[in-house]
Amino acid sequence: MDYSFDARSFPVEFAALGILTEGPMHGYELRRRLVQGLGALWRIASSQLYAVLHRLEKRGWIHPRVESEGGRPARTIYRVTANGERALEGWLTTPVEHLRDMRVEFLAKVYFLRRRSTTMVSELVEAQIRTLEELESKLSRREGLESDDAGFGRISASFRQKRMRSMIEWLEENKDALRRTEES
Amino acid sequence: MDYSFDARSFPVEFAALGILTEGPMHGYELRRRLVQGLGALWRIASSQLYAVLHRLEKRGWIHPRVESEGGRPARTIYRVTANGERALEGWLTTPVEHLRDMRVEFLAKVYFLRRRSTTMVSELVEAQIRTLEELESKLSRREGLESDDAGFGRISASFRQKRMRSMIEWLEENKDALRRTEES
DNA sequence: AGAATCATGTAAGGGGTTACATGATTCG
DNA sequence: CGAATCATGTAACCCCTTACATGATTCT
Repeated sequence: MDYSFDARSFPVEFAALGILTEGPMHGYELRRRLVQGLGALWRIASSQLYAVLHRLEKRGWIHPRVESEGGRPARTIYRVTANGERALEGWLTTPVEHLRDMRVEFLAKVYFLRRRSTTMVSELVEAQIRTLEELESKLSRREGLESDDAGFGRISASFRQKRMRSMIEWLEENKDALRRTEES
Repeated sequence: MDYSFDARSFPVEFAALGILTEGPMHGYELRRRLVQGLGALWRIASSQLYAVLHRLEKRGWIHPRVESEGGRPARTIYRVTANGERALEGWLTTPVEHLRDMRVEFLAKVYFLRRRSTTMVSELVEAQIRTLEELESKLSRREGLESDDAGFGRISASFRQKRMRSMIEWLEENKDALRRTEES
C-alpha cells in the first residue's frame, strides 16, 4: 500500500479521506466537518482543499460524481473507493515515525480511530510509544557514533531526547483520556 | 527590519548569513562550514544552497563578486552587507515564536551567538523562556474561550502544553551548557 | 589516466499561501 | 433587495527535494 505523502507537513489527504468515510459529500461540506472536528489541530485554506481532493482522485482513493440537479451550483460528490479505505486503514494503524508535527498527525489518527473502537485507539497508543522508544534508541546510537561534534551535536541531541521523553510520558499519562470518545 | 521568511521551515537563509559573517566566501565553502557546524540540526541540498544565496542577494543582504582568476572554475565570492548584518542581528536576538522546528531554529541562533558573547546567549535563553511562557498563556486563554470542542480540543491543548513545559524545563536545565562555548 | 571533489547550477515535481473570481441560493 | 454563504476554483508566489549537467582541478 502506497500512502507516501511528503512527510514534511501533515497530510491533509488522510484527514479528508477520514471525513469522507462518514459518507459521500462535496468539498464544501467536507471542509465544514474538517474544521469542526479537527479545526483545533490545524488550518486548511479552502482553495487548497479542492487541490487535495483532486490529488486523492488521481490516486484513485476517492471517486467523483457530478451532481447537476438544475437549481443549486454544480456540486461534486466524492465517495471513498475500496483502495481509499485500505489506504486510510493503513495510515490509521501505523504510528507516526517522525517528530515533526507528531501531535497533529497522531491526534488526527486518534480522532478517526475513536469512532471505530476504543481497542484500536489503545493499540495505536501502545504502538506509538514503542515507535518513539525505538526512534530514540536509534537516534542515540547514531549520535553516539558521530560524537566528533561533541559540543553542538550533543546539546541538540539532548533537546531532542527531552522532547521525546515528554511525548512518551504524555502518551502514558493519557492512555485513558485518548480512548474516551466524548463527542462534543 | 524585515526578516520575514516563511515560518514553515527553518530559514536556511539566516544560517547561511551567519556563516558568511565569518568572512567572504563562495557557496561551496559556505556549504562545507554549514554542514560541519550545523549539520547536526538539519540537511540542506547543495542545489538549494545556491538558490538561497540568490535570494539573499536579491534582498540585499549579501553582495557577490565573481572571481575569474584564470585557473579554477569561476567562483562567486559573497560578503555580507550592512543590511545583512542588521538583519542577522535582529534574527539572532529574537526568540523563536513558534513551536514548529523550535529546536533547530533556536539552536542555530545559539550557535552563532556563542561566538559573540556568553551574555548574548544568556539573554536569548531568558527571552526564549519568557516568550514560551507568554505563548502558553496566550494559547491557554484562546483554548479556554473556544472550549466548545471540549473533547478533542482539550486533549490537543494538553499535548501542546506538555511539550511547551518540557521545552521550558530543558531551557532552564541547560542555561549553563548553552552558554559554554566548547568549539569541537 | 581515471576518480574524486571543486563549484555552480537546471529541470521536474511536490506542496503550501494569499488573494481574487464567479455564479447561485438563502437569509434578514 | 443586499449580504452572507454555498461551492469550486485560478493565479501568482514561495519553498523544498531529487536527479542530473557541466567543466575544471587535484589526488592516486
